[in-house]
Amino acid sequence: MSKLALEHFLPYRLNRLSTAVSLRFRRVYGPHHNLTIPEWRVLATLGQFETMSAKAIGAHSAMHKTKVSRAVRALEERRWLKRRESVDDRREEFLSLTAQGLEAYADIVPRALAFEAQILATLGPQAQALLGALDRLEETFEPGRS
Amino acid sequence: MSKLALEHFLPYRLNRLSTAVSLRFRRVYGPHHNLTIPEWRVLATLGQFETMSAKAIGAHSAMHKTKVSRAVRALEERRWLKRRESVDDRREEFLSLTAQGLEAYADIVPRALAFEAQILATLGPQAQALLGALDRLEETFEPGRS
DNA sequence: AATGGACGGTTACGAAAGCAACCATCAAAA
DNA sequence: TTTTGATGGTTGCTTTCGTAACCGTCCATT
Repeated sequence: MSKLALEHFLPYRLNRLSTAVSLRFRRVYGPHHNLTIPEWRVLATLGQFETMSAKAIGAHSAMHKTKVSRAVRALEERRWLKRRESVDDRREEFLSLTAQGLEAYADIVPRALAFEAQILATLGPQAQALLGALDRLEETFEPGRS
Repeated sequence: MSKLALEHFLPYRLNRLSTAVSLRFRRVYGPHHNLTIPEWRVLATLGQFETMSAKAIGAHSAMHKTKVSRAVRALEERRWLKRRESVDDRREEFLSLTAQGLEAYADIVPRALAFEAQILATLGPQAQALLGALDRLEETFEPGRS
């Protein structure tokens, strides 16, 4: 009867690594302790694209629309995000960061990049291999992403 | 001002890949649709080691003790797992799979291995690179694992 | 023997997540 | 213009999860 060593099983290892990295990444938020991952993703997306609808944010950051909706509201209550209603389609709203939001973004991003760089640095020459494998796997498991 | 492309950000990519793989892995459970990941991990651990305490299962499968406790009860209600109380320390219980549990394990494992093999196959020569990088990262982020 | 701290395991409670139902709006067809 | 179906977004319900509190047991000190 064939056995399976859980600790070497790829899905398990990926899950563990992902949660460990996410956990460690929390520290990067720095003074903004109580930021959740969905909130970070919305922040990052709006920092990247300036203005977007909630739907577009969800598409870009791979989040369910309810997750986006709640994260948006949380950021809005934090005064990091403002809504502007669309004139030609009054169902959607255009979301963008406030000055405070941009400030937080500008504060977090360099630390996030440094965090990522540190990970890649510990990998050394293996880093490119990992990124290449990630490309390949994403294209296998998450088709329909640009 | 430095920007960050979320779609290329390593923690984000790892998280996405991990959930995509886990999701796909669900299909592998086959007829046992309604098995959760914690339940699968307990099953896999007991299949691997025959008999273990809940605490040991948690240590091996990286799960919080409450998660283990609930998964154990679920498997017990499914008649896949039985408890035997320890004589020399009556706080702990020794857990092991029933005949039904072993049957399910024997049913799932080959499919799980095939699933993993398929992933590694699509990576081709990159597979070893990924596994190597995983080793390295685990050792960085999850110290204190054998 | 008695007591106090540590430990294995369960449970109550609050936070987060997804599904489904819903609301308002749009677009197209009748 | 009315109707019908689809769409952007929010909310209610349920499940899942972690923290903390708890229970019973062990063990070390006294």
